[in-house]
Amino acid sequence: MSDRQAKSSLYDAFAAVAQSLANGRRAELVDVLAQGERSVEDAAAEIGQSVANTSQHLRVLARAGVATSRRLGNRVLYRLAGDRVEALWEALRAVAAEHVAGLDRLAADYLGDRSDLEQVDRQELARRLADDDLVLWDVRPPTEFVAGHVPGAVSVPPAEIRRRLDDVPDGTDVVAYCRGPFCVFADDAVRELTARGHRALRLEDGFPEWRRAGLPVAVGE
Amino acid sequence: MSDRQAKSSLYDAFAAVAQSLANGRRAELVDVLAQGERSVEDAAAEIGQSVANTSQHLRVLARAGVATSRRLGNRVLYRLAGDRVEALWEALRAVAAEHVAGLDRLAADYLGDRSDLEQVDRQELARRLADDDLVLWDVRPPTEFVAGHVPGAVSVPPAEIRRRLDDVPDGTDVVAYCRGPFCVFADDAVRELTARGHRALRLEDGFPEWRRAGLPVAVGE
DNA sequence: CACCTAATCAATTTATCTGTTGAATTCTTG
DNA sequence: CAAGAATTCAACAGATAAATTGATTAGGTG
Repeated sequence: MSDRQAKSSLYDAFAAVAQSLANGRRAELVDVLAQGERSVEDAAAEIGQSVANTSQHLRVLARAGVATSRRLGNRVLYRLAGDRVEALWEALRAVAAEHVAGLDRLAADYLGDRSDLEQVDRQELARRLADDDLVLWDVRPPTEFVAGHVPGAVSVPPAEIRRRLDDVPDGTDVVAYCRGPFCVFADDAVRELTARGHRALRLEDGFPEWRRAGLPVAVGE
Repeated sequence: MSDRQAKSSLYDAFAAVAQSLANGRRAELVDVLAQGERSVEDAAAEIGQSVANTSQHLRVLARAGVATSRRLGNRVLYRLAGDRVEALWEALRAVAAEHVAGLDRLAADYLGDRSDLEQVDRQELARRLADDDLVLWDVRPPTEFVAGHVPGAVSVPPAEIRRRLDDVPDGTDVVAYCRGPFCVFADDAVRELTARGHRALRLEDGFPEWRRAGLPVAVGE
């Protein structure tokens, strides 16, 4: 085989990994799988596609090495292949956020105006957690909370935000986090809390980024 | 616009960035541009494609926000849009290297057997450079060396490796680096040096990764 | 073993991507 | 301003990808 051919094949292989992420629905799937294992059916519900279509997309991710699957009884569970995949997904979002013209507009269309949302980064949150002067809300579905959360966080599933507003003592700051920087749950919580007169902040990114940064993680209830 | 539509559009935008990398020739172009600005013609020569085709690929990269272009006299120069793009490219290679079955085989077809090549990582090289007990070869084209190199490195263009073998004093280790982990130049140098009886090592990755890690960089001759 | 559920496969239509060719632009130089 | 070089554009043919539909496989359960 010629050098040129060998080089082409090698770079085609790199490109194949990118290709597996080069579809909006698969990108959503990666974002979902970053939260933990999912069955095909659950994944399909998350991205609002048919099971057949979702299955095909998941197969594509698996074929590219980005996801792996295992059978558990009746179902097949998919997960991301490793931390490097999460890092890749994070890098991809970062490039888009910085260099894609109009991404801020698309994000605003989906997330609403964030200019009035106070944000806090991982380091700052870790520091303030040590001082213990805040309430930390994990605004994700309970299964994801159980699979792993920031120590000290309380689980407030998205649907329960309103019911839990009064649990927060007056004068205490609340930090909310969810799945990642483009997840709406924490935004909703912060808006509701702010409207109720609390000072509320959003963690800049989400739980997967916290975990990947090597910060402490609690598992279970 | 519905929430579902807005979310789709946002993730389609992420996917569009991946799409721009989802072609082997464009992946090669990113690898080349990570070394510095290139004219369309030079870039075409590097990837062995026609100028028209290369121009189109570069336009795709630019449209996706991954590259930018500027006119300089007669020519149009392309460069990567920023460090985050390099980080993305690095993350992509890392995922491929770890999770793509058969990548090692493709790499071996292009690079040859690396099992007998000693490698050294950035930290180790930085430490040993401080001790000043080695010769450091920058095995890239001279323009790339001038644009930036590891302080203390001498420029040994790929075509001159053989001529420079005798410059190395006996008993002194040589470290060679080039464009990145999948670049052949440093491998060639290490093999030639080893055959000549020197102890030679390859830097695990290349100059762009060194620079991106925040390590010191020298510019010019 | 029949029946049910979850997931995958196969086939189809529509849309997009690749590389090629030749023409059109844009800038520099004489 | 004419000529030339570098780049981009436009149009095309062949290949590949996406979502849908319907059939099939694999694993549990009565």
